[in-house]
Order: sequence, then C-alpha cells, then structure tokens
Amino acid sequence: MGLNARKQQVLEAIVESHIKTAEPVSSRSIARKYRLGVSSATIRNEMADLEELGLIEQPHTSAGRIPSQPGYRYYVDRLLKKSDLSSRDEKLVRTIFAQKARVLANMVQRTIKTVTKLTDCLVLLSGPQLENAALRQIKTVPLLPGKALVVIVTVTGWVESKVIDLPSSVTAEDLTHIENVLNTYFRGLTFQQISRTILNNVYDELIKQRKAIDRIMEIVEAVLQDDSDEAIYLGGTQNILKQPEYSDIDEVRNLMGLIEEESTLRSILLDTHPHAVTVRIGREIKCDLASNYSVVTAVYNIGGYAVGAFGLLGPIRMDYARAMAVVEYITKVLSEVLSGDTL
Amino acid sequence: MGLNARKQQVLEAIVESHIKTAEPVSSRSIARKYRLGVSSATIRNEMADLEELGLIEQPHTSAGRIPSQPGYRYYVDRLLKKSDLSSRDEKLVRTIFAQKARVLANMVQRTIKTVTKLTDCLVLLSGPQLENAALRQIKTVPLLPGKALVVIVTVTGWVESKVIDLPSSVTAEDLTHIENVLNTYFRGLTFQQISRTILNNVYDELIKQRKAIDRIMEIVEAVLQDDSDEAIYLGGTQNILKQPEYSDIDEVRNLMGLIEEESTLRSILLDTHPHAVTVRIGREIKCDLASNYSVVTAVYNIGGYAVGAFGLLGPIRMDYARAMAVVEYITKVLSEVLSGDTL
DNA sequence: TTTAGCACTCAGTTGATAGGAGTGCTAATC
DNA sequence: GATTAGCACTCCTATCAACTGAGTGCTAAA
Repeated sequence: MGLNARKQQVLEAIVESHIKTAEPVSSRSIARKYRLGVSSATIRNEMADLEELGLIEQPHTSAGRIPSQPGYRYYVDRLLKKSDLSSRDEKLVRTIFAQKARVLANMVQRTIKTVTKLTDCLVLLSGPQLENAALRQIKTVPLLPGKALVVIVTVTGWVESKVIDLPSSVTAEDLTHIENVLNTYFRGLTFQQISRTILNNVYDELIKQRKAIDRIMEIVEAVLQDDSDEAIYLGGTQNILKQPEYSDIDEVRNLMGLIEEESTLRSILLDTHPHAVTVRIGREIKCDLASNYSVVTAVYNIGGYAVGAFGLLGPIRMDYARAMAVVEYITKVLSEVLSGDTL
Repeated sequence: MGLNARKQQVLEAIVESHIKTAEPVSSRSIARKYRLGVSSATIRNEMADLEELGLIEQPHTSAGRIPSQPGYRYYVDRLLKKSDLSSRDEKLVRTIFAQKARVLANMVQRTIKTVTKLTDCLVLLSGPQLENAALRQIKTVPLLPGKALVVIVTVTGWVESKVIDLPSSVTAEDLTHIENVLNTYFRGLTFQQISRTILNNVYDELIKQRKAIDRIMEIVEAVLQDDSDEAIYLGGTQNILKQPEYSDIDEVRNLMGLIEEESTLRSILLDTHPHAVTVRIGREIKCDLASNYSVVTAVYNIGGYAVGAFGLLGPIRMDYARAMAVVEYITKVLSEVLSGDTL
C-alpha cells in the first residue's frame, strides 16, 4: 500500500492525535496542529482516500476519523518513530535489580511493579524457566521423612528453591550422595543439557547404583516440572482502568474476564517472535476476547536461550512507540541480568 | 433499641430482601413475600417508625426503603441467623490442605483461590507470621560468599525459606556451627521465645564466641524481619465486580484505589477482635475510602497465638451470614492445620 | 389497631427541538 | 490540475417538557 508523503503525514497525524486524545480527529484540528501547509479541505480529500483504503474510519457521519486496525498496523510498520527510554526511566528499571538477594520470585514481582509506573498498560510476564540456566550448584536439604528442599543456584547467582516429595526410602545419606553426584557431573551445564547428558555419562559411571540414578532423575524432573513456573504474572490493572475506553462498565468486565483467563494470557504472551519485539493489534491476536486490545511482547533469554516472555497489553489506541521501547529495554536488561553479563 | 416483634420482622425482611436484590424494598413486596399476616399499609406504618429510628432510609420519596448502616448493625447483632457451611463447601475448603508439600506461600495462594469460589467478596489474608510457630529445625545452606539460604521447618511441618545476606567474613564452617547452635538450643521453641531466651541461656554458654552469637542474632532477625511476610494477599476482584453496585465506573475506580492501598487493607484486616469473627459495617471501618464497604474478619492462630488475619470485604449489602460462616470456618481450619491438630 | 382507598411525589423514559461539530460537494482560485 | 472557500447536509448531544408507574403518606372506615 504505497501512500504518497502527504497521505502518510495525515495518517500519522490522525494516529498520534487519537492516541493522545482518544477522540475522533477532525480535518480542521489536523490543519491547525500539524503544519502540513494545506487547508482542512485538502486534508478532508486525503482522509476520504485513506478511508477508501481502509486505514481510517468514521464512527458516524458527522464525526472525525479514527484509525482502523489496518491503519494502526501501517503506522506501526512504516510511520512510527522508534524512541528510547529516557535515562531517568532506564535508571528506574535498573533499580529492579539493585537488591542483592537474587531470588527469582522477588525479581518477577519487582519487575512488574516497576513497569507499572512506566506505562498505562497491563504488564505481563511469564517465566523465567530455568531449563536453559547453567548450574552452579544444587543443594538438597532433608526436612522430614519423605520431604526435602532442593536449592538451585545458577552460575549467574540466581536462587530458586522447591520442596519436593521423595520415596520415604531415601535416607539423608542417599540425599547427600545424590547431591554430590549432581554437583560433580552437572556443574556448569544447563538443565536441558543435563537431561540429555545424564544418560550418556552418569549412567555408566553409577551403574551399580541404579536406585540412586532413579532418585536423581526424580529430583531433576520434580524441579523442572513445577507448574508454578509456568504461571503468568501480571500487574497494572489500576493503570489500564484510567484509560478513557474503560469508562464503560462492559469494557471493564470484558477486561477482567481476560485477566482471569490465565491460559489465554499465556497463549497471547507466548505467540511472540523469538528475536524481535512483536506487536499484535486487535484481531491479529488470535483470541476473540482480546480483539479489542493490542499487545507488545518480546522474549528474554539466558545465554541466548529464550526462557520467558514479557509484554504489555493495552487498548488498541496505545502508545506503541513507548510500549515498544519499554518492552525492548526490559527484555534486554532481564536477559543481561539473568545471563550475568552485568552486576 | 427495643423493637417489637413485628418491627424486627419487617427490618429483617427489608435487610434480607435488599441483600438478595440490591433494590429498595417496598411495603407491598414485603406483604406479598413474607407472610406477616398484615397488609402493606400496616407495614408502611412500621416502616415509617423504623425510618424515624434511623434503621432504614428512603433513597427518594417514591422509592422503597433500604437498610441504613445502623440498620445493618442491628440486623447483624440481633436478627441474623448464624449458618454453617454446607458439607460440600467444607469439603472444598479441606482440599486447600490436601497437597502434601507444606509450603506456606502455596497455602496462602490456594486459600485465596478457593475462598474466591465460595463468596462474591474480596478475599484478604495476612500472614502467617511465624513468630509463634515452634521450631523443628533450622537449616542453613551457604550459597555464594555473603549469601546463604535459611530454611525453617516448624514442628507442624511447614517450610519457609529465605535468602539472606551475611557479612562475607562468615565462612561455611561458621554457618554450620551457627546452625548446630540454633538447632540444639532452639528446637521446640517459638521464634518469640527464642528472642527472649537467647540472652539468658546461650549467651553465657557461648561467651567465647561472641561473634557467632552476633551472627545468630542477625540470622534470627533477618528471618523474622522479612517484610514480605507482612504483605496482604488478596483475590476475588473479578467476583466483586459482578455485584450490581459496581456497574458505576466511579465505584469501580474507588474499589481499585482501595485494593491498591496495601497499608489501608492491612489496618482494616488487623483491626479485628482477637477471639471472634468481627463485622465492621461502612463507617465503622475507620477509613474514608472504605466507608462504602463492610468487612468480616477473624484471626487465625498457631497453638493459640494469633499469627495472621483473614477477611472478606464486600459491599455493605453483603451476605453477612454466609461471610461470617466462611470466615469462621477458614480461620478455624487454618488454625488447626498450622497448629498440626489435623493431618 | 388495622386496612382500603386515594392523592401526591419523584425517578425514569420518551419525544421533540435546538445547537454544534464535522463532513462532502461545488465552484472559484491559483 | 491542485487547492481552497463556502455552504448544505448529517448526525450526535444536550435540554426540556410531558408522561408513566412505583411507592408512599394520610385519612376515614372497619
């Protein structure tokens, strides 16, 4: 869809004005506020063309124009000027990771809370899955018969702990032995590598102790298969309610319904291009409940392996430039911090 | 305020009808639905008296009556018939604690999620604070220089773990030593007792190792003073939005503002009678933001010591009988489970 | 003391009207 | 040929009056 320069300017003006005010944009207001050097009548003519192309639409005859979903798509693809976060905002983000104790659960909470201050969107975060984190050490702590705590420390200093159930036949000595084996063979490897490696290397070595291996596998699996890791964390509900589109109670209810549907949020968040900030607008999100929203998402990684996704969800009339800047910066910093490049 | 029997019946009818329908109640509908054996005119006379007493009020001249805040108070104190949970509901609550791993954080989440299904209120939960839990064992796990994991297991099998920072001068051997001391002297005591006991018993014993004592105190304090324990957990936002009072967008915003104010929620939750289910109605809650809500709260305990509070927040027109039954049952079960009486 | 009956009040709805914002089209201008 | 001024037209929004109906309060009778 090749638009001449002036049509692009008009479309850009309409999108940006509507993002700012949430109101339909009139030809006259464009002529006044954006110095295109032509009269409102000329802009009206261009608007008629843009409407024919399906990029803008009229809520009713005597109203101004608002961008259509394809209009926003055109804007995001070709008109939007990428912006960076201000250094003040970047500093704010850095404070998320200033705290010394590197506990994943805390970091997730702090990330969401902080981003909430940076945008008016709903903040979504999945993971991080530790599968691709390299192991520094595993500690096991026998608690009660049949119960032990497994503590995982990654090479980059992140701590995660889980209580697991064991066959009650496993003694404290077994556990110590298992811990030793795990640390000896697996230090520096990722969990993913462990599952592959174990069969080759360790199995032969410990063939005499079949039972111990079974236990080891149970532990590794218990740690990896914890469903709670797959939870979607979210915040900023209050934020998004400030947007004028949610002064209608039905919109609010729809939004709350969406928030409740964790599986939907998950599929939205995971439908993300692996190497770039992804923008999905309205019906581009393959989900009926969400066809009135847009999402900006990106994955973050540990040592180059995707381990989670981060995203912002807002009305279609959201500030895409800012949302993209936030998502890009957050996922960059998350990746750095989890991979240990900084700090 | 002594009301004759019929006035009480009329007040009860008004409160219960209004709780059910959220609409003003007319004399005629009472005459029809509640078999009082008198005509609507007689009920109108009684209503006039009740209004003069300030127990009911009229939104406008040609509307029915709704209970006033003192009217609800009278109802809760003298008219409300206490009810128990159905055995189906009780069974549902028991499933919260069916999971084997006794991890406090998980239990908190599950409790909230479950109660969300039992009422239309906002579910609030604080704690549990471990101060009054008796200690089975403490494990320390050195992680990195200056960082250790402290794992606490209570006598009743609950597990809580924290990453703490230590002076980097503390070695792994120090830590093991500290762990031994802690376990030797403190097993079976509550954290509260520990803080009192340590000065008397242990200090003399370990006088040669002043430094170690300081470390111990640091650990004990680090564990106790973790702010995250004082967080208020909440759920059921979607529930409460279904209530007809929240079809007004400003009401929704006010509610969201209240939810955001964690310190307010905390003070509401902690203003609870220590030995009974507490009901606070509207302005009885000492908080302007909350004067349009009612709360039903109660504390739960470990071995008789209060360790946290549980409550339901809803519109003043809430189902008090059910809310009280839920709060009473949940706190009873929480206390049992945490104290180890069952399971 | 209770009740039937009726006048009265007032919120909510409907319908008509006026005002205003914005467009689309036409004819004049550059 | 592109641009623009001007004007008729559309349709949303606000306002006001009239109407409706639910519910009350009061009075007089049972």
